Amino acid sequence: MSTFYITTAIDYVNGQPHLGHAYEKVLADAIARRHRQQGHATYFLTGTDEHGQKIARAAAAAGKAPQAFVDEISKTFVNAWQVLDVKYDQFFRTTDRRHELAVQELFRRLNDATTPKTGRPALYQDSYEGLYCEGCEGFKTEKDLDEQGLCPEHKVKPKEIKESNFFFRLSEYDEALLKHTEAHPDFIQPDYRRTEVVNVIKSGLRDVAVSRPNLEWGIPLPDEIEGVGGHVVYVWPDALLNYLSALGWPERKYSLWWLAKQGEAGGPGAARQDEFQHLDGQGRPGAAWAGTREAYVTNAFHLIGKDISRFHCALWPAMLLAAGVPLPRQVFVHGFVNFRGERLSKSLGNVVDPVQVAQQFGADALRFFLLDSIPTGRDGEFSYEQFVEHVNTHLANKFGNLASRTVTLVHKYFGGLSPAEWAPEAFAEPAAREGLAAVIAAATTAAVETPRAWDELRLNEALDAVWTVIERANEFTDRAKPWESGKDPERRAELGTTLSALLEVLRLAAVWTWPAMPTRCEALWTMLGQPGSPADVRGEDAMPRFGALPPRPLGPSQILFPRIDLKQVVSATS
RNA sequence: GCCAGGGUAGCUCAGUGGUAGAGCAGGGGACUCAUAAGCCCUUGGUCGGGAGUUCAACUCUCCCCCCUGGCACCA
Repeated sequence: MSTFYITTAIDYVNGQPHLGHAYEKVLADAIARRHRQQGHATYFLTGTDEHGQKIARAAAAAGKAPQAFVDEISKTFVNAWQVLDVKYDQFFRTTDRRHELAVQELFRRLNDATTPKTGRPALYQDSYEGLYCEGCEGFKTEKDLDEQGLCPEHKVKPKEIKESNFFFRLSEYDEALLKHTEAHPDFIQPDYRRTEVVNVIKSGLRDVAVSRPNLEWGIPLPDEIEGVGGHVVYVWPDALLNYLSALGWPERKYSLWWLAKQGEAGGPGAARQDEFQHLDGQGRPGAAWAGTREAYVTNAFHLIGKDISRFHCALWPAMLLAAGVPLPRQVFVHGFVNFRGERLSKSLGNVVDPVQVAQQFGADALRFFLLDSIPTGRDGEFSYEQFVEHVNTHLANKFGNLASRTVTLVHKYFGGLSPAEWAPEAFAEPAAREGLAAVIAAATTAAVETPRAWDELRLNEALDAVWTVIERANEFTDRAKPWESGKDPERRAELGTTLSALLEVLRLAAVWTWPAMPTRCEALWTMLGQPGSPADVRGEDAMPRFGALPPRPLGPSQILFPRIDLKQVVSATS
């Protein structure tokens, strides 16, 4: 059995969750559910990023202690993911005490490490003199500013600061990173994102400041590091490490999820040995380890937005190399969800409240829209018009309606017991016979294409393949006309075959789309009288079995996906 | 300026040499099991512009224009 460790970016708690946050979590949840459905041991991590000057200021402005403030905002994220049926295994917060200890251990390791290129210390102290925008929590150069010398994003004049910082010598990890991306072409996906990152690395990486002096709301550097006077960890090392600290790193138990697939050569047992054999007696990495050997690749999968790809594809693996931790298997970069052509930002963030949409129209409707209408990895577009049209067409009219009409007919003509008849040759009409053949052909194709598309993270194509089957099934229904054959006792075999085929299409659709729409697919499962849950259907049971299913009493016909009236949306959002 | 990807029906997009496709939207029709859904038929495009290769180009080559993303630079 293989294992799968999936993470999302952790969200900065400086505002309410918006549709962009929701998209990433829904995408991760669907991928995680797909793995669980296949029987893989799966661990899904998400959470919130809670340190920083900006948070401290926002808390002060709200008249609250920072911890109380982040507790409150963090809860809104937890609540949002609950509403959206995002079923994570852990919701991690960077204010967790375990995280603080882990970050400090990371700094001890960085402090001991040397770069693969020149053997110089990976961590060094230097003074920085320049401009700093408090809004961005970032350092600025003159060229980053607009004509008036203001930060273009926050429209404020950056402060001139002079301070001593610790720097991570990222500039000397370029060769190691390029070597790794070359040896592991899947490390950064989609391909064009890898190309971008490789270009960034080739054009030269700059060392990054990893600490700030005299800040309150952050993790203090460990005492052992000399010359530390009130330094706290700065942004990225703090945020990125959550992927490890949430698993218990630096304790060994982290390897359960971070390291290899069970049962594979070099699986967890071997991997653990392999990873720790370079440690000295104090559990520190050997200084020369980083970059000197083939980096061990783990089974960790990071899902992130395109805005933070360089931190995950360059800084993060470089820090792991320095700390002597095996690298994640893949970073998958997804796009943004635009609203009427504009990026969702803080100012636009309130335009679409994912929680409100999910509560009003169903989490599965929103999940389906995001996963089906956005080609995975690319940017997408949300508008209420598109949402309503897409959901009505695909879910209400095609999928839901097929379920309603089929189950109703089974109740009407077979007393609610799914028919066992299977006689494809019984159809007098060639059109009906061909229609059935088209249904079976589409299902056979989808049985191959849907799992492949799920595996390759083309979720929209996985769903499209299922909808092809649903469309063939609706066509077949109109050709076979079960409402006519139902009135003629001599056409009983034909009627039974028709409904049996349609029920099988619905069963397959419930299984194949469950990771995207768990709640509604489970409702359909009940309607079909199937035992258990589509969550657990895999292998042969997830393949087409036309004419080979035992009769079962069906549940009552119900409306799975109500049609949405655009007017409702308008009144709800105005 | 450099790198990558695009510009095909009102909208979103598929289509790597042989007389232009899908879905949605629009129009018409037959039916009625069903969520007035579904089904059948249908309007609609000088395939960004120009030149070239070829018997033949949306598809190959060159030039230009525009868009998106990334990087760099100037102010």
